[in-house]
Amino acid sequence: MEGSAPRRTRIQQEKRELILEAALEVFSANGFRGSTIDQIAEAAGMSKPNLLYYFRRKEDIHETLMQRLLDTWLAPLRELDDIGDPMTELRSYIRRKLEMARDFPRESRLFANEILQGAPRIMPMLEGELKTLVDEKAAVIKGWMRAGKIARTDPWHLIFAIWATTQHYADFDVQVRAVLGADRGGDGRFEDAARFLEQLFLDGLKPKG
Amino acid sequence: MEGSAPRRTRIQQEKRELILEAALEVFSANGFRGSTIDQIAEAAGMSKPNLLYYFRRKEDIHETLMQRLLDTWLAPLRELDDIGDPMTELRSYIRRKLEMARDFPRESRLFANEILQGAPRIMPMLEGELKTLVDEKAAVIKGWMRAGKIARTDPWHLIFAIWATTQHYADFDVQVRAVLGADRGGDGRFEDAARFLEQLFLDGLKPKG
DNA sequence: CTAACGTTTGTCCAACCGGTCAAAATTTTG
DNA sequence: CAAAATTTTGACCGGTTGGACAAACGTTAG
Repeated sequence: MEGSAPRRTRIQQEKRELILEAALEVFSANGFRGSTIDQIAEAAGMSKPNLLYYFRRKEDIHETLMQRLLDTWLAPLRELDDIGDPMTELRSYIRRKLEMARDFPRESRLFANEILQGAPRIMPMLEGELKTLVDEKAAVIKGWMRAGKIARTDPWHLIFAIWATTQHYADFDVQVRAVLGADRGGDGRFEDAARFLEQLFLDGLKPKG
Repeated sequence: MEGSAPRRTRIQQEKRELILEAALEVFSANGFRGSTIDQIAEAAGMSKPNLLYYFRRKEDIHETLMQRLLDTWLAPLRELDDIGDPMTELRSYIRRKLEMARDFPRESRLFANEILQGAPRIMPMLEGELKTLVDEKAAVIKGWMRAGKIARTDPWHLIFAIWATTQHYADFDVQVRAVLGADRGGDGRFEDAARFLEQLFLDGLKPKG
């Protein structure tokens, strides 16, 4: 665990934010090893040694970024609640995840990059915190199934499918836009996606008489 | 376009294959910039200058790999056929894609890496060959919908959803295994996934009376 | 055998990269 | 203001990387 939180001046707080913002841009576009400190420093409008004054190692930036990411990234799933109508809960979960793909594509790509490379830096978190959370929510979904509120299926793979389909619009954005073309690949694509996903998941999950 | 295909000796053919196999392993695990020629050479069991005798630049290896990949990668979609029962066609498309995620995860990750970085080397192909193919198949699916064989929905986003959900099991494999845990994360996970995806897509697409 | 051709390797290089350091510039504090 | 603390920078360093190259080695055809 960490010691007491380091005391920070106003400038330190501001500059650290600036660096993290720049690093998110660079890391999400080039991956960890594909990014250089110089790139991040330039994107943050400062010199390399200056940047290294705020973060002593390249890895520290990545680590800080990743820690922050995970909290916000799993927030939608955390909100999936036992109380409330199952269909409504699932619909808003899907919608929230898709909104995150639309509004925070860099965060999504940063995460995808990390997982693609074998999740070397967040493996413990995947097997710990994440697994616990998913198991917990899978139990909630199982409860809904037992109660006949939604069709029976595998809750874990259902969650994977929601992750995959929504994050696809952030991670594979260039491909999506290329395939849809100029006319359909514009801003409306997220609304089309929302409509499609809602139909796919909710019709597919509707209880059978 | 390329000039006439270069004449190659038996050794050249064998060694080039060896290098491409090694490069697939390394590139898919570390990305292009994260991989070094030395790593690839070592994985191929030869010295770096020797490797550079067969491929003059690191990029040439990646390019060759990518060209080959795309052909096999799109084969399942190409097979999606107008003749034959729509539900059966879609079911076997989904199954084939999932089998590719299981049997060729490295290829999937190589592709994902490329797209994540903005597809700098295959953009023309996405906007050309790929878009044409998808538009063509989307038309086929639209035909099925008009004929009342499957429920009406957006064919392009349907294809995206199939890509996303199946490739997820290759690209996010570590996460899937971490979340499923030791017991359910074994070899059986692909069968569970197949069963789930079939239910998700085919029930969701079943025509409504 | 030997000349020609194909293959392999050791050595080298320039560019790049992560990170250090001391000194200079700036801001904060008394 | 002046001292102290913080912030910024230029110069530098050791290690790595992509790639060049010539010399050595192996193979094959005449």
